[in-house]
Amino acid sequence: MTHRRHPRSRSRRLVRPGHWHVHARVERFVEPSLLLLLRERPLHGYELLERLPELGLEGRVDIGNLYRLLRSLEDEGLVSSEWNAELPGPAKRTYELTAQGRRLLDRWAEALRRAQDTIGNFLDRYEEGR
Amino acid sequence: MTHRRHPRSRSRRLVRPGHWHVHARVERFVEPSLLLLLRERPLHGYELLERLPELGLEGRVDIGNLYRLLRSLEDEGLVSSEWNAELPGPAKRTYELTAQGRRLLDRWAEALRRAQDTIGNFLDRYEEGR
DNA sequence: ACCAGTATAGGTAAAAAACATATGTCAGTC
DNA sequence: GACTGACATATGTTTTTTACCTATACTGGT
Repeated sequence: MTHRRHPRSRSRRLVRPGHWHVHARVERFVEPSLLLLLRERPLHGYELLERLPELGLEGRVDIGNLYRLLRSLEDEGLVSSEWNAELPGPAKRTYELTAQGRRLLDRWAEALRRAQDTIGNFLDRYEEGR
Repeated sequence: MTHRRHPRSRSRRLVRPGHWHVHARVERFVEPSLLLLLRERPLHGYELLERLPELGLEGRVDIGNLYRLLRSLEDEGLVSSEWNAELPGPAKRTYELTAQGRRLLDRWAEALRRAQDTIGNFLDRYEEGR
């Protein structure tokens, strides 16, 4: 087993005695974020990386994982891509949302609404007992 | 690398073609939930397990991880525990929140408020483009 | 020629969550 | 009195998700 005395957690870090940095993050939030950005217009990976902070993913999107995720979304038929030769600079692979991807985004939106309710419920209960 | 064609994801599952089950969950949400329940009154592990669904953790809290988490919280001084001999039935270890644990809960509440904003922002942008 | 920014990609480690199993108490019942 | 199921705590292992690190190549400016 791994019952570590002081786990180096991603979501929690002890800054100084009694003072914590806590991050409450939604699991796999990059995925719906990519789908949302791609619904607005086709983009390539690097552009997506630059735009993700707009959605709250500040400085914490791993570029390697981003490209992997894009390719796995394509394998699942949620996005489609092609090399874009027209644009200047290094070769860019431009992704666009498929109809399936759009439906998945709708699911994510529903799920995120439920998550909001869950958090709201937690916070209400938290405020009650202050 | 692991670029799996059809990832067996926790947060996403294809039910039938084009139909997905999506779960948007907050990372490590069990932790603040335990702290909140323990702020209300001391409880033992099994009781906590029974009460977690009230906070939206339905049928998805692993009992093994729950006990591990409780012990690691104790190692960090966030909760304290002792065996409760009075109560009938199998031996129970009763946990209560420490002052440190209370402060961590406050941090979690702040973080969850920020998460709510992030989700709210996402959903606004989602609704705009419908 | 060199460097910084753009662009894509793979390898590996660590953290988080899920899945599986073990051990013992106790109350009711067949 | 053996058996069953709910209560209670705990460990071991695997899978999934995220973080960290490295490699490659094109392009524009100095």
